[in-house]
Amino acid sequence: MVNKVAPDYEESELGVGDSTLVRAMCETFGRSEATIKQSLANGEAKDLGEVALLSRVAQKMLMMPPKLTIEKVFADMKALATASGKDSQKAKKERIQKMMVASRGAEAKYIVRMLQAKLRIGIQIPTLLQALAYAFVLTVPSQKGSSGVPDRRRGQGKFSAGDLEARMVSMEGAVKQAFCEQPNFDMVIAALMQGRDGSNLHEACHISLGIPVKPMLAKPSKGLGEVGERLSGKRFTGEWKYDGERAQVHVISRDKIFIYSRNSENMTEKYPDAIEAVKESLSEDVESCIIDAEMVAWDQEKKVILPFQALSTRGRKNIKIEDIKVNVCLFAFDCMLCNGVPLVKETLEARREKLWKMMKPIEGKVTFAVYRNFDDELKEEEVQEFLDESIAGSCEGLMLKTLTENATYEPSKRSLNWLKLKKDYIDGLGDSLDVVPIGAFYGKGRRTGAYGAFLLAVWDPENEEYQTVCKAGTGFSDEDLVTHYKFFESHKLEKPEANYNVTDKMKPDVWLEACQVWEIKAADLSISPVHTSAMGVKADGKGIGLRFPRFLRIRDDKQPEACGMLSCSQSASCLSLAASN
DNA sequence: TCTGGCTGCCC
DNA sequence: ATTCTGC
DNA sequence: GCAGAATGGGCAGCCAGA
Repeated sequence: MVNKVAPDYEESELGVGDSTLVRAMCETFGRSEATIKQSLANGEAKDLGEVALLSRVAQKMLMMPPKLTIEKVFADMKALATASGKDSQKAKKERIQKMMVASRGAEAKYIVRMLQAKLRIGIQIPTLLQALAYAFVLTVPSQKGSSGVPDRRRGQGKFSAGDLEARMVSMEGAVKQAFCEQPNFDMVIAALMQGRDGSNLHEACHISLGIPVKPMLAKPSKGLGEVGERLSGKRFTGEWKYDGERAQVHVISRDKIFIYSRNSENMTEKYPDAIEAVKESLSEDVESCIIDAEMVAWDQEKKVILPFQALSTRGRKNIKIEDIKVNVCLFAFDCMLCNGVPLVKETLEARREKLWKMMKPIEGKVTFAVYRNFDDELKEEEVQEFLDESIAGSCEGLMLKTLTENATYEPSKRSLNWLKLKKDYIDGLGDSLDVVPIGAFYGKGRRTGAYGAFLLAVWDPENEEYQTVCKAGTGFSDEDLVTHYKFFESHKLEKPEANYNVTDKMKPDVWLEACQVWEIKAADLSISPVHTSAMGVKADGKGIGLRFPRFLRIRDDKQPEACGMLSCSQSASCLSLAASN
């Protein structure tokens, strides 16, 4: 139900995406890619899973292959994950085809969705953990020397309603905490099978070296007003929010260091240089620890932070220190374990004190996130000033965290006690710009029957053409999507206008007349291999794209040809772009 | 051997 | 990543 | 407020086909 064959920290990807699935379906069911697109476009099917089911039902079979079993399907998934090398794509496709042909009832739909890792059944990990918790409250597994209890709502050992409720709440919290600290279903379920409950599950499943903890996440905050609501009356700290990659460093021993990503992927191979730096930076009395940090691209000569896009060009596999072109600096901001002792229940103030003692900064390699503490009387100007400083320092904004009250390390989204404050979250701030929708993509799932995303462009008066800047698929309410769909019913084009400068790679399902202006917001600019605006200005043969674009509103007061990049507002990167235009 | 498409994973 | 929606 | 499900830009790595 969680679409995984192994925990996140163990390598296993299927290497199967929509294209592979569509091709497999075409051959299996004798359909063309065009008719599949058609079923999705006309709302006959809400996703590829439904396409598969419709096709399967229409298929005439002479001989039915044996029924699928959970074991067989699981084995097939594992085989897909393992396949590699010459002709592996063909082998994968054939394996998928076999599964689809053997499917009965609604199975084809769910097999395809499993392969997409998008089950869309309203259940994901948190719900599954809740169900596990409830199941183990209601049913007590039998142990050596004691028989189990099949159902604690009746018979001997029956719980009263109130007792049952309390146990379920307690168990749910314990199971979720256990999974966050040790995100491995096999291990959590094994502990539950031993009869552990809300009171002692934690003794079996807790933060440990070599198993990545679900990192603590932050809630986006809409400006200083909300910060005040959440934090005034509490002592809190602000830290610069570096624009890099989350890094959870596990020092198992001084010679055995692993680094995990925000999503618990093992990134050790990617950062041999950072591992050396950590080793060098550790205090003598530290044997083992888990550190939370941000890995940031760093220019060693100029001693400045480089943008995220520079970091992302680093190789990922089998990296040798000599070959590294993009250097990194690790900015540590928290620690969850030290010398075998978990620290997650301590306050941030205490954890940070320990962190500062655990390692010494090495210029340009390892250091601590810049911070400023605020006392309980919130002074908005001070936070504002610190926010401005962070942006001047090439950061995205601030992380705001209580120091003592409610200041334990809470893995995952369980409690979003941390706040993140970015300029572009604040209404009226950040880069909002006006663009013209020139293409649209059919929506999937809940967006079937409308467009799910749009291709957006700006007008370049010099070349007299529309140049793309991004797609947008978020920021729309359901109502917006219906409005847009209806509006463009009478503004569709057979083919793109001659003055649409769009890369071949960008193929909308429907081309639109450049007849409406939208205000959108973005966090940043990036050098784009697919978008055509400001081509060559920042890099040869490359345009400029927008990072994290979202729809704000229709602008009825503006003409499409008034949408140039120059309308883009304050930020430094925008200004440099405007100047070079 | 080169190129482009696909996939997974960062944000 | 951001955003919206149902509960 | 949580959980789920829509959707974004862009990179390296892998594989197939030219």
